Amino acid sequence: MATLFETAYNWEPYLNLGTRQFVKAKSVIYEQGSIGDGFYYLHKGLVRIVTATAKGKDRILNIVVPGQSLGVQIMDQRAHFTTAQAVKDSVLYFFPCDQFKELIAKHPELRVVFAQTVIHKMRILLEGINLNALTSEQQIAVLLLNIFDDFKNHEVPLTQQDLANSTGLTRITVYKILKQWKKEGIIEIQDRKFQILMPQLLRNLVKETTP
Amino acid sequence: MATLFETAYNWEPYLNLGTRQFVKAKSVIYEQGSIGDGFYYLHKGLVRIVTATAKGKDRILNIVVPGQSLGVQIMDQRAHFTTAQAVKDSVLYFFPCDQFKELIAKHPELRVVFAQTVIHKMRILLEGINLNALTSEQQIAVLLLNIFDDFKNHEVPLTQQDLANSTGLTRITVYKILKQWKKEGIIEIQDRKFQILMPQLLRNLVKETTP
DNA sequence: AAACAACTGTAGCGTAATTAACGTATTTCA
DNA sequence: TGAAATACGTTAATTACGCTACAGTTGTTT
Repeated sequence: MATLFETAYNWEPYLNLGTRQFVKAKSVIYEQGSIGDGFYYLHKGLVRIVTATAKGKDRILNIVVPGQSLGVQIMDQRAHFTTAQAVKDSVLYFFPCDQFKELIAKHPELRVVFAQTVIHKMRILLEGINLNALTSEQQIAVLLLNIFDDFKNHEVPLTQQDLANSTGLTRITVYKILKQWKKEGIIEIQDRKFQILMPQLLRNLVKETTP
Repeated sequence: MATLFETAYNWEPYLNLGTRQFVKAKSVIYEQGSIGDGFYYLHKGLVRIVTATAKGKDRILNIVVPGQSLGVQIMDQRAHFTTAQAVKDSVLYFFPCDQFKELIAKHPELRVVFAQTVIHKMRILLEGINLNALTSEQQIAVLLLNIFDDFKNHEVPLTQQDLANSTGLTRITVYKILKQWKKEGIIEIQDRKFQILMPQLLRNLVKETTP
């Protein structure tokens, strides 16, 4: 996936209409294949959206940061096609489907917010597809750039394996690219946390279109 | 993309509320980057949804068959992130955004239909992502199987290049796989049209999960 | 009917990326 | 606090796939 992270849509005024839930790090919020009966809004914490590809390998589609919602696709009353997993201890607000209908009746402006949310998810998925047209180096570059755009002050708990799972590459490939970049001084790694020293170089990597 | 084709959702009762449009084969219905002011329902014909990846290469995301809608993502009032291109002469119904709001006010059940439509598009995109986890052979297999599921009686105007553009593979790779399958008697090609003789073999190709 | 464009058939080569394998460091948790 | 589980570093071997190139076919345009 590409834009791992999305901009928030304004759900805050309606939070009191949902039910608050606390989940522990690593626990599953909803699982691919299960039929849920509502969607969630992430208030605090961090949630990872993954999908099981054929071959069992998980693929990270999206990292949800506070202010965003997850599981909206359940509104069509079919099984979830992704799994949501808390990365940190998180606080969520849950909105059941049927209750949401009433909500919309009372607050028609929510319809727009909801539509935007869903469509934004579509954009994220599409970027995930477009990512595959790039070289592996470019894929990681796009990924890192997006991460640092969205996580400015947050801590980013992405391992090499996570980067691999976000792109469909192998950990070894990710490692090699990172190593190279470290040598070139583009990035810095300390305590297994990334820092981009020269983002412009990464951007150049991506921009170099058809020569 | 994977499920090139989606199931129809019931827009028919509302067609008289849109404006009918006729478009010629190969003409563009809406273009990536442009800002439209409504979405379309395909009544007759065939439409191809493509996206321009970095590097200009087009990628086919979806083939829209009659009974389905396209361009729904414009409802968030931002630029289209795909291009829709008529494959055959087609008949569409156009629903402008603002008018659609009134529509929904009058026919609240449309909200559900609309949500289902959008979420279905999400599923298609996700399948496109999942496709990348497979070998090239498996990708083509999935693709062909989907095509023949959805186009039972329709004519399928997919060239080798189209298959390549649907998966991100090169035409040469597609050709090699097809050649191999022809040799094995799995498929038959006549007049540049496909026929799957032994779909089960294709399904096996895909099913062979983690050994 | 000629000219042009788009699609298919085929080969060979190079390489980027996957797989396999293994040791070290660092968290996690019982 | 010690064992187990994860994550990282590194190398070497294998291969799938892309790229290039060109010739033959079918389809479209004028």
